[in-house]
Amino acid sequence: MHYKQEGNQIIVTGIDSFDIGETLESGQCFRFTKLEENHYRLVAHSKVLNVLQEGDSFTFYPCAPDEFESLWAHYFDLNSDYGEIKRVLSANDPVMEEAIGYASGIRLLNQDVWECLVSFIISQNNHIARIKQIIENICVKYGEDIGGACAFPTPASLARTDIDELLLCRTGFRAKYILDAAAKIDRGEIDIFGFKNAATDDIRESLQNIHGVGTKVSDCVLLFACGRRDVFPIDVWVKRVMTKLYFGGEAVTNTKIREYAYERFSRYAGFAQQYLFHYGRTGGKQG
DNA sequence: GCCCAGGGAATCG
DNA sequence: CGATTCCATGGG
Repeated sequence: MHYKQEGNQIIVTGIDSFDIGETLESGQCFRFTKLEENHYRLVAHSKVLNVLQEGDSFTFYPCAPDEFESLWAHYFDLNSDYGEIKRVLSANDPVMEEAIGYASGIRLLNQDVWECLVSFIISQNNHIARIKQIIENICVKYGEDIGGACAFPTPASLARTDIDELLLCRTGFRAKYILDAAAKIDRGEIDIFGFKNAATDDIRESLQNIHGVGTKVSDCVLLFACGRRDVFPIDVWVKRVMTKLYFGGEAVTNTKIREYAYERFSRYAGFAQQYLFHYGRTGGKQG
């Protein structure tokens, strides 16, 4: 990877296995808009960023070199070797080879823990289009104005509100879950900043002390915001595609799927999950 | 109008 | 551990 500065832009070349559309639209994050083909605007870590992809050239703007180095390169996981990851996962596995071939430019993001947690609390029993809308409602109502967009609100700002106000954002039955998460983090009962150096099982146990956070939501936070790429979240789509493509269509429990995935995909299970999720949900293979 | 969605809690076996 | 039911909401 190589990059240069041009005014308020950073031009990046020499990244393989990166597609901005596939990465943002693979269901791992929700605060982005498609401006045109291969051209997106996103909000993350209290900053607005535009990304334009032209061939193997990526323009990040507005963006300074230090910000690219310290924030966005890590956010988009640009320093990981996806060629190696895809080689290992594809070896002797035609199913995974097909899923990877469907969207070989997916990168697993490194998101903010708190935003990721609230986003996937909202995701439960919900559609992606509505998840995006509800999150946007919350940002507009409670988030700081960062110029052209609103930042994701802090735990303190959501801990301060009451359930009737939050329900106006159309969160439905998830409102009480969001408030419990905000309260426990704001009071320091759950130390999300300590997650960086904590054991995966300790993070999982800590998160599941929140009312409304179970296996799936905690696994998504571990994978998308704590960099635990060996974690394999199982939702309805992953269950569907795994059942069909790896279990011959016979009924199988999440416990069995998880055991199988950890055995087969090992330390790259999280990457495998994302390729399979996106392939299953949008690749027309969900029968 | 009906179905279902990147689930989880409560309850029962 | 596994199966069932309920939860708010609205896009398709």
